[in-house]
Amino acid sequence: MIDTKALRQEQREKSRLVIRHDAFFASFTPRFIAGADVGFEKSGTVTRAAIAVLQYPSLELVEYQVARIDTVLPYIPGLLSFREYPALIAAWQKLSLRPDLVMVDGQGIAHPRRFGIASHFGVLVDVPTIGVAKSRLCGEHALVGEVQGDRQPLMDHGEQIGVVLRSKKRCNPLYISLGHKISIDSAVFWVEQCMKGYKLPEPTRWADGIASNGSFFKQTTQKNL
DNA sequence: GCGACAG
DNA sequence: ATCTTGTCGC
Repeated sequence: MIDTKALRQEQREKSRLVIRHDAFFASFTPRFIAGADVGFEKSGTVTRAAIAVLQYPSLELVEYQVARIDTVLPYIPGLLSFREYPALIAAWQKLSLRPDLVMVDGQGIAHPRRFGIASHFGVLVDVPTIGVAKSRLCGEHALVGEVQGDRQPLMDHGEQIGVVLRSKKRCNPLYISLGHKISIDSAVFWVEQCMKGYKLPEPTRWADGIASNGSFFKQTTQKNL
């Protein structure tokens, strides 16, 4: 049986290690920004993680790695990170480059115990991370405007835990939250700097394509690798 | 007790 | 997350 009680307690303890301010980007520009995503195969028995590294500001793909491992845990709301971080770590260790910033598919501190996958991964590998989720896990927010760029703070018990951003017109908004070693304002800023007219920022879009769509490569004109 | 619930 | 092409709407 899964000791969910212990896992939640571990999240509460490790969440104290999350650094909620800019630790590296206050005064300079990142050179490599990565996107990370996780998918499943074989009826969910195999977990596949993909990390795509883009050069900034060109936003061109310079490297990507994929790792597959046996699935270690089923999906349990609030405990997603324990299910996905092992594969992410495996893909991370395959990289020859060291990204300056990583955008992770999922929540950062916009989590019941302020320790979503983006924060968990960021703390484990000690790298600045941003949580870029496609839906809400917790918190409340006012309706977001329809115009691209419109946003609303994501609040939980009087505390701002993220920003709900309309990254593209007629698309559901993105839930942005700080993962580790970055402020919420910088997190949103960098996500917007990586936008190219799609719902998802380029790093996440590439990781998504690599982790899920095999047709993503064929249809996307790109050099390298 | 009931509803919500990242991927 | 995953099963999956074409199709409706702006």
